[in-house]
Amino acid sequence: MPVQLLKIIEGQSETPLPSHLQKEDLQHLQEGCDHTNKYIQGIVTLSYPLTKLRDGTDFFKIVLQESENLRSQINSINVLIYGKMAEDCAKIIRHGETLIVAGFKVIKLPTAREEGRHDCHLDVSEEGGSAIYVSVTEMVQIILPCSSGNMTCLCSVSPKYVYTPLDHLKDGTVVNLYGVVKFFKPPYISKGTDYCSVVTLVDPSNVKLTCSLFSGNLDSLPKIYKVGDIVRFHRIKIREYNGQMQGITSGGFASLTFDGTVGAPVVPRTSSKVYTFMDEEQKTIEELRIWAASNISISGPAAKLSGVQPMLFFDLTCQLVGKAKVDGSSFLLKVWDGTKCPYPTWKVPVEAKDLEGEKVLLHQLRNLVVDILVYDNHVQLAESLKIGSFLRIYSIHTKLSSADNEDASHIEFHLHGGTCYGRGIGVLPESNPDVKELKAFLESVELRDSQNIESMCSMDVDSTFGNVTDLELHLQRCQQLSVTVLTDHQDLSNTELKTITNSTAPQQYRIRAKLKTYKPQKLHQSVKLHCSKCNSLQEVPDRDGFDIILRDSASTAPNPELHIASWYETVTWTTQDQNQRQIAIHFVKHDEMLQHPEDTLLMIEGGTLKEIWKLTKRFKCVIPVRSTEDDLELLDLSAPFLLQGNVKYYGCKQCSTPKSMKNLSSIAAEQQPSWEPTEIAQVLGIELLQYVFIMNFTLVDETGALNAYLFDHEKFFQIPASEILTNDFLQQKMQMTMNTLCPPGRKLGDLPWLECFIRSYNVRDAMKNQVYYQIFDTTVAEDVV
DNA sequence: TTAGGATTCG
Repeated sequence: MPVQLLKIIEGQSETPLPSHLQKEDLQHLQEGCDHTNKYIQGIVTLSYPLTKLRDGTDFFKIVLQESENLRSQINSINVLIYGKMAEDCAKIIRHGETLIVAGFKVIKLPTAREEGRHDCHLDVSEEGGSAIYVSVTEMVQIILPCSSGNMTCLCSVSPKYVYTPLDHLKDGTVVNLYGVVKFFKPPYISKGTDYCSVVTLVDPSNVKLTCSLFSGNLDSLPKIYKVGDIVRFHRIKIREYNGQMQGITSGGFASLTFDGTVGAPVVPRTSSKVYTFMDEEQKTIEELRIWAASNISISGPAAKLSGVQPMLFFDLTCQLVGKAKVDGSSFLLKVWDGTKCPYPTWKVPVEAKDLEGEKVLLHQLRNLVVDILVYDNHVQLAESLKIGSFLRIYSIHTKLSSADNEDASHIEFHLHGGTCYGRGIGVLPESNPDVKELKAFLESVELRDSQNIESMCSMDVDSTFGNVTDLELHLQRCQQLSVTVLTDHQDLSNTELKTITNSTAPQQYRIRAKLKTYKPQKLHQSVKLHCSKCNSLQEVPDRDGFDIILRDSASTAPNPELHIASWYETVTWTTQDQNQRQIAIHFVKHDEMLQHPEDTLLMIEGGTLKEIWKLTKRFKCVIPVRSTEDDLELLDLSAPFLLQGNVKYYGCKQCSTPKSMKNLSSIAAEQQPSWEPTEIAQVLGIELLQYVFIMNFTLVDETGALNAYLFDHEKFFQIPASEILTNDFLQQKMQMTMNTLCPPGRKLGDLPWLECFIRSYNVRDAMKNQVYYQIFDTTVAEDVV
């Protein structure tokens, strides 16, 4: 048999090779020499998929690396296998395995040589009298489904790793597993002799496993950069601790780490040059990514220095520009991320001689660099960091220093001792996508001349930290000038309110008045949905209604016939709970390809409120659907027909005529699908409802009073009505605006002036004619918002 | 051996 499996125990083959064969070094291999009795031994570092040549011959290409002369200039060679042997080898050869090739032909082709690779290749085929011996080590054999020592049996079974789901772990076993990182502590120096990293994994069985990983070599611990990363552990030992399973490194532990983002390239991060990784494993990663997308909470985009708030913990991705010894238990890191912290930041006093880093750069960037003081166990790691490297510092504490001295208060950055909440420092490689983005940004900042930075910084400080006198002036200004401004018709002169109420409608006026009161006082109640076609107004449905509709639609199982379509790709799974709920997600393709999550529109069947909400965090658009016999369709229009970011989009029940979901494919076929809600609504036959603020302002001047309506999408408050319900910050901002327009507890004389444009109009019913007033072409003044 | 997730002295 030309392809044989050899059982190798402790480096020795159980079955000896034919005695006439002698080992040859790659270095001594030459075209034209006689290699009849020679063999080449090496590790498979690369293999290509089995293909067929034009004449129908099977063809399989691998790269073999000499395990011994690794340091020599030439340590690997291409091996081209033809015919039946190609087919056999493709079945059983895996990365990392040791291979012996005998009876080969040495061929030299005038192609560009790769570094370290021999400029000849080996031609191998049964017809050419070649033989290949694949070694199966004892370790691999243990986990073979068929662990018999019988060679013939082994020959028919490809060595394969078995992965244990997290709900099937047993005390005292050594297993291989996959998991999504739910929590991690970046490697730190333990109290023993090794580095330690603690990692908590979850998988679709919804069971958690916390692993304590130790290694004297930092590189052999998994390279996890964020929650949501996916890991593959080989040979991790399972033990029971406090009634729960825990993982711990054992001999031969190895790991691969993958970006957990759906659609990102499946490239393992590993220190190991040799690892097995095949199509099947790629599929596992992709499935886990999709599962994680709706089951793992990923913290939002990492904080920037420009977005820090006092009294919180955050992770910072940054570049190290300086470092200095402070004392025995603390160490200073000077870092920047290209943005400016909105608060004055503290500068830790250090001796100039202790400061490491480029002085000129530190001076140029002095307004953008912040000092981070790291303590205790982090000191040793911090000392070893290289200036210029990219870091992610986890769980930095921002502390507002008490302003009990004369200095203005400032913000301090501490990395406290200990590793709670994953507190620590990680070095990111330049290949990391976040680092690439940061680098590009830092370069753009450096390009601006330093004068620009100077003026930008001083301006920021002045506007953020005005003194008390400024504040008083600001208040006075509010009382004299208008807190609202007209966006048009400035040439008109003011009309007194009494004149307006005594005139006939319809007319338009410019007024100067004070806001005595407004309704509703609970501002969130001012948000309604408006149909521009039938002019109807309705309340924004609450989440309970949506939940009921989702539960109702989840009782219909997804129709498998709809899972194969040219314009989307479907993924399905069943929940592990007692309900055994079936979920199907249809990812709409563009140019027959899946897009990046942030550009992707997906349709989901069987999802819960929470799952849908999580998907909206990752994907551009989410449309809840259900299966019919021959198509997908929208749910009841009391539910949002589209979710994008924080916004739920609704359709008018009266004016919409839902069309087939297939119409979405016309948008998907556009050159760059923008997935605008208006466009989606249009192709789906939905009359899109607009979010509006509806308020009633009671306006007064010296002559009288009138009630005017405000009907505003975004222009008046400069806040989109669509986002106010889901954004606390915007709600606060709107409340503050109203407090400026109509300060609570103030006498009429002390209220600020509003300049508004209003129109009067008639509303007639059977009984009488009534005049209404509406505010328009008016906005809140820039210094009020 | 080390850690065994679950913030803050500085």
